Amino acid sequence: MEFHGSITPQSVEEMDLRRGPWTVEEDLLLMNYIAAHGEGRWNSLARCAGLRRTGKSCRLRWLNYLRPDVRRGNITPEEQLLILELHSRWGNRWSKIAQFLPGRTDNEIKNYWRTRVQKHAKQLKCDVNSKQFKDVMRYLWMPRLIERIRVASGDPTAVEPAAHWTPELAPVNPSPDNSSTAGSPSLQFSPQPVPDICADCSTRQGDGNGGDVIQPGEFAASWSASALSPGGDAHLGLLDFDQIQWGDSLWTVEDIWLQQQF
DNA sequence: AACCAGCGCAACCGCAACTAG
DNA sequence: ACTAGTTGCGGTTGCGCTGGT
Repeated sequence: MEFHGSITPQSVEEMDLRRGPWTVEEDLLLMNYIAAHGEGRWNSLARCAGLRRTGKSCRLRWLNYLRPDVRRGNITPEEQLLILELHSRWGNRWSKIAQFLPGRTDNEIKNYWRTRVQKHAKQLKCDVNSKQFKDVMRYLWMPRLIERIRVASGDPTAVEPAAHWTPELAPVNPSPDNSSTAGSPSLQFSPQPVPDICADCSTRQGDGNGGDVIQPGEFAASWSASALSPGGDAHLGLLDFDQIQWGDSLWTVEDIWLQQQF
């Protein structure tokens, strides 16, 4: 097809495209259309549903917001832990990570990482991808999260820093047919003697990526000693760390600790 | 009460991979 | 084999909300 000038039917259509926040009417149109015809083929879906949106926009809106099994709101400690662990394995593979958190979207996990985790890296004045920060996550935050989870679940063994855990890494099948699987979490904690996160880290140190990274046992000894020492920073270290949410800024102790360790 | 800065989230953009013709 | 269209992903941005001054 040949068109003269710069105005093609496609560009006319583009000029008519809506952008920005979705309205309730648009949401209803999209939901009703998908309920009747299913999802997929987003460009034609957008046209057929009478939406003046791009297919990409429709897809994003559906996946991140309108999907019936999508969960929004507080990221639980279990989910935080899983995100930290999976990110340490795969990096910014948000969609892959999201497969292991039922109902969570890659966008939400990405936002969580950027707003919460990177903020703490900033507070620690180190790069989120630095070994230093990763060690803090692995040996400080994650064990504390595990402990919080255990305390919350009423597990009496919650006292010792939880070094042995393994998420059952079963990706949630995002197939459209079983969208009703919402609420069947794939994340479970079990005392299986499989390589834990610290062991995993130690293993990786051997394959050339590691350096003079502090060893898990070494960390546990030094950290628990300082944290529990009477008159020391225990009240700041243990208690406050237990109480903090990811939004809080109580990094004095960690700063001190970092300076001691690294 | 007004202003401002920081935060959180929804949405967009660009690119790469995939698919159909 | 090539091309155009589509889909999916990760990075980025814009804006409303909230808390502090």
